[in-house]
Amino acid sequence: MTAPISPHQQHSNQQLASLFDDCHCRRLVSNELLSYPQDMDDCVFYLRRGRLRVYLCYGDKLFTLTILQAGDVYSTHTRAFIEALEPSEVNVMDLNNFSQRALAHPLLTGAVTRVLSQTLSGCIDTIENLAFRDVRARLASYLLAQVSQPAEQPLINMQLTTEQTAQLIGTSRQTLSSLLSELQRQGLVQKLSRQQWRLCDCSQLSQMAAL
Amino acid sequence: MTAPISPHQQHSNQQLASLFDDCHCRRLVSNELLSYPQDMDDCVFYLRRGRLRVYLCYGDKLFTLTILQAGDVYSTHTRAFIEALEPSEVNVMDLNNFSQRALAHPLLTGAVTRVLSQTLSGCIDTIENLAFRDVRARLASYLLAQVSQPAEQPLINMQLTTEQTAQLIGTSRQTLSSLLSELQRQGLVQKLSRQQWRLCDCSQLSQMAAL
DNA sequence: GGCCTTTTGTCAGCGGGCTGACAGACATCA
DNA sequence: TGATGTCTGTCAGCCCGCTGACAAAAGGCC
Repeated sequence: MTAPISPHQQHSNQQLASLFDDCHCRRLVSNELLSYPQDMDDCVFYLRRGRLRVYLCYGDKLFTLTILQAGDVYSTHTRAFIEALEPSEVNVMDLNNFSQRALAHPLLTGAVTRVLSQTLSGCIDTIENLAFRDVRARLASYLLAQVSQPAEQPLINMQLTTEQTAQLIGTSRQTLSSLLSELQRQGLVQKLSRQQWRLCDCSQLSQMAAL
Repeated sequence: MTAPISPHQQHSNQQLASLFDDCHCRRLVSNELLSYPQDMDDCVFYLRRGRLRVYLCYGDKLFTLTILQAGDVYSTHTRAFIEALEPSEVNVMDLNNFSQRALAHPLLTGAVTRVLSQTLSGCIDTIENLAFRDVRARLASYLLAQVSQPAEQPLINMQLTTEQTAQLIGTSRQTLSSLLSELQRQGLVQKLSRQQWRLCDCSQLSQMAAL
């Protein structure tokens, strides 16, 4: 029932990845755009290395749909910007090209479908979050979703700045900052450094995330 | 740049529809559920007659993703409830079955992809609306999207109750109601009956929708 | 070490939108 | 025709979260 924000996509994408072996590998530096809404040639790509941020823009506001990790497959045909958060490498393939290849390998016909489904599922998570839950709940969700190794008091890596995190959970930098302070005062989390935080009371965080 | 709420899906779905000709036709009465989140068998279906509402639930809150019209093709594998707003008829096909048929007709391989893309696009519209725009802008958008025949002062059919409309644009019944009153006082819209409204100043409504 | 930029914490003020409550309008049916 | 249930309009009260402003802290770079 929990709907973690931007769950890292399950990658049973091993087979998919092989499809990209022989195609153009593009390198991106930090903050470089891979694609933008007006960009009309739809592509499917495989993120070989680095981290990409997929976001919507509206005036001077920005909302991040998801953060892609190495190993993820995604398509550019959503009405979003895709930007490198750090130096990255992607294998890009034109959508038509991709479809034809997939036809040749019938087992892979479902590949595009799978990517789309994952994306869709992520979007619905996002809608649930925005429509039903307040910032506090979304933050708790996010913190719990960052846990990579389960533990009594797990450590997490905050790889984004406060501003970027705010854009991901749909709030302002200030609100997020004061909320994090509050959580520290309550002893639910502990800041070890800018990047490293400890979650001191996961059960209470879960409860906070639940509603 | 406008992102109308729940745009009625373009149906170049004529070919698609023919795929469903020979399969089970299910009749639904008003308020009957076609599927719900726990329902595990994924289906693709064609709405032959009637109107369906696709919505998310969370506690006692409800958010409508889209309203399906006769002629639309959709799939149940989203984490949503699908309910008949009025007596309806759907042709339902198991997803595996559907995929196999699509394989046999290579031209239709993209059918599932297209449906998923449309759905995804609608979800992103919704996210934009929730993340960036206030209730006033969403309402203006919605009103403009209801116009079927362009005119200086077009008439629109509000086929939903205030409550249902509120759930569609993501607000409360009360807020929507008072907002509609305000628009009337400003002379932007005119209520002819519960169902029929006239949009008196589309350009100003567009402006209101823009930001 | 010192300078400059980016990031973070904090506060006051305000407003959008939710809630609960109630009355009026409308529909349906006996 | 009246009785009952549903839908709609409206108001007061409240709180979440946004904005703008400023200071403190942390990082880069020479």
